[in-house]
Amino acid sequence: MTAALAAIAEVGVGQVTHRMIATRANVPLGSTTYYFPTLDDLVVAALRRATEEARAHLEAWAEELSVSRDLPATFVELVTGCLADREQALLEYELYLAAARAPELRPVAALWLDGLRGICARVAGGPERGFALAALVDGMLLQALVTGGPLDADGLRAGVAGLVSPRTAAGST
Amino acid sequence: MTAALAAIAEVGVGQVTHRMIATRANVPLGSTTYYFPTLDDLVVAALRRATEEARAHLEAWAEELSVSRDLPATFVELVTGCLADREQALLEYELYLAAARAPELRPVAALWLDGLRGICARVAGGPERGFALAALVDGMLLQALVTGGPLDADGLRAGVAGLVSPRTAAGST
DNA sequence: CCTTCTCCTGTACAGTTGTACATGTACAGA
DNA sequence: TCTGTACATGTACAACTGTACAGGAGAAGG
Repeated sequence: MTAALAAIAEVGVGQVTHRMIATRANVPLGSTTYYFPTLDDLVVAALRRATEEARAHLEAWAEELSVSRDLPATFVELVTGCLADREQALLEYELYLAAARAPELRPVAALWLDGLRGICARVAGGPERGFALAALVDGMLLQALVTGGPLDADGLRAGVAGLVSPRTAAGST
Repeated sequence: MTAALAAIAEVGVGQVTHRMIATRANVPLGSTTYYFPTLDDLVVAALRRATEEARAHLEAWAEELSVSRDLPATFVELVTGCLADREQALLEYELYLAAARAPELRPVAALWLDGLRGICARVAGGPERGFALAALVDGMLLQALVTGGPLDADGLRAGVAGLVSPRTAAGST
């Protein structure tokens, strides 16, 4: 199943095959269909697990942000760390796009989205600014992946500074 | 080629097939390989055209924003309009994700990204806030697509208000 | 030792895929 | 009218796909 995630991250959720996963996991082809009746089951299960892990990862974010005295800098640090494992990050957006088309994937995508929004709402002024902050983070991550370049740290810093309630924002431009 | 775009929007860039496109376009299968040596060529050409259209669409945004007296409201209006054609919007993010994996698609993805960033930089305080604004818009669009729900208008409004330079922002919370 | 049962896996199959190519078809020049 | 040429398309094929399933391996119970 870990192999399935690696395969999805590499070739995309729509291109992954039974054989690809089996080879990568060093298990016979039959096993993949024995434990998961159909390929979709396998993919959905893999994505669910990845998201649960990411969600757990998000708890760490919450903690770090709650003790931070310079929110923009901390955000930059956290998002950069998230981008360190490009494949893992890609996986998240692979899931996003799949969820946009397959409603049965929406609950698992919502796991990440709601988590991110919750955390952001806590550090931003209110729910509106919090949701905006979450969208900012998602957009920054996505754009970094698309360009293949590094995170636009300056942009993220400025964005967070503008969205976080003034009293908690330290490094405002 | 228009048919190719429709097909990609419906099933995703990784699931589209020669036959699907041919059927949809009411042309024989051979035609698709006659005009485009390989399937990738067809997909890339289709995505390029879609992006060029979107880029042209973006010019309209620039104009509307330049005369707007309430930037947050105008942004909400524009993004909502963009979401009106869900399939078209999905296409953009389909391209995004494909570009994240295939470097040869990055220039065409950059066409949209740079356009959006340019416009945002013009209405926001500076390039940093402008880039943040672009990420915010991208994130909001993506999240609306993922959840299948409508745009989070309040969040977007609050976000734009926080990122746009105060003198040009009217409807601040 | 034999039976039975569960867990596993190699193999087979029907369906679909991208692509090549031989075959048609219309039209311009002579 | 004939011929050459560029364009278009139906068909064929090898490669690959998801999935079913017959049978092997090995332990548990007698």
